[in-house]
Amino acid sequence: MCADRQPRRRRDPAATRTALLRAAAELFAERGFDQTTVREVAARAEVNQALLFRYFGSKQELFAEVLSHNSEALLDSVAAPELPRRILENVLAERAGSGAEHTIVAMLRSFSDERAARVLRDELGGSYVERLARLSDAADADLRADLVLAWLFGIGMMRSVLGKDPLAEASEEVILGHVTRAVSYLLEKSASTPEEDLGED
Amino acid sequence: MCADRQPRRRRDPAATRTALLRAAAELFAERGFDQTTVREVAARAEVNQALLFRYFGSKQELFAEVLSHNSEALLDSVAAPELPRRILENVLAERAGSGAEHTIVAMLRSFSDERAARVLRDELGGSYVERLARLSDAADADLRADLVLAWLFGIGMMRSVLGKDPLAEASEEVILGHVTRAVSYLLEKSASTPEEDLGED
DNA sequence: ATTATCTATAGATCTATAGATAATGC
DNA sequence: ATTATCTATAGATCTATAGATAATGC
Repeated sequence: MCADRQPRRRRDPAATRTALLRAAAELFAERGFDQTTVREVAARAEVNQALLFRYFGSKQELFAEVLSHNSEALLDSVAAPELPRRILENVLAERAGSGAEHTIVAMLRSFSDERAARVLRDELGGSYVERLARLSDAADADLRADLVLAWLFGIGMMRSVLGKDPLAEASEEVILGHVTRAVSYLLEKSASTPEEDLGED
Repeated sequence: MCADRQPRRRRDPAATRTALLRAAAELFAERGFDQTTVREVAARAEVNQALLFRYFGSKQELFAEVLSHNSEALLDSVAAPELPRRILENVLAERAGSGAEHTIVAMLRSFSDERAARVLRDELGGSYVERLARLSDAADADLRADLVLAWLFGIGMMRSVLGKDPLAEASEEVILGHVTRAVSYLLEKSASTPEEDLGED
């Protein structure tokens, strides 16, 4: 039983790094942080498993790199008013081509891991909510932005991660209709919100 | 180094089973399905680890038992119109006393595990959505109920699991205000929804 | 005698590292 | 000579089971 010895890969550090990032984005989206093993990532990238550690240090750092890399791409390509729709589209799309589309699903599937959660908290708390908050004039715009983000992610959980019907089977269009309608309503100033400074805590 | 040999527990099958269920509910809520080890559950229940398998067969079956046991308790104690508020309260409450309150958070933290997901899909798809759907007259009431549930769970994810500010720090009252307002709006029949039978697919 | 409880361990992972091998660049 | 790539494995888990021990019920 002679071991099928791995054919030695052509030396190309940049390509190796990129292949690992891409494979990781896909697998994190498919299985989540803790169900993805470094060996699977290396195998899909067609890269030796030890190289993952050479280039990224640890599985957790690899995850952080995947998220920040792809979030930046997403956020920079979209104007604020388009963001909810765009995030929802990413959430709803089953399998997407590029890395950016995998990122949101990778987040969804990794919420529960403690190590992944720290990365997520920083990433979401920073860029995402900042953009969403611009969409509301209310005094508690940040909170409302969090509620919107929570909804989009909740929908993703139920649909993509859980595969819960009828949500999983519903057309993207119908969902978008319901959500944009309710989100506009939520982001509007409402009488019941303490927007005047009543000096109360 | 003489091993501290475990003092033999008084024989009481019913109490042992209950202790395991309770400890499991707590730990699944604290760490999620896959980050909880059977040894931890047994330790907290002050029960030998092998008994967990004797009583429940596997970790997955234990999880299913915890969910169905506590969901039933929750659903039977609440009328349909109160359900969204009640679920949200469970989601928002940091640490609760009884087992039922842990259940929702246990679900939140276990979404991403494939084995747990099957259990969740059945549980949520069955009893929960059925109740929520009664709250809407719209033709697609089931879908809207899913969207509501998605929102409640999304809020729980962001607040309890992720600890994302400002959502994590916001008062229960304020969140409830926003959510009940937007949920009523979402569940209302809307002009943009295809509720007449236009014979279109 | 029955069966709840406990001990000990098989068997299967998975991350990360140390050190060997070999392709590139000077 | 430098360093990207690969081999082999240490070390740390974790679930589940087989079989020993001892408390209960008849």
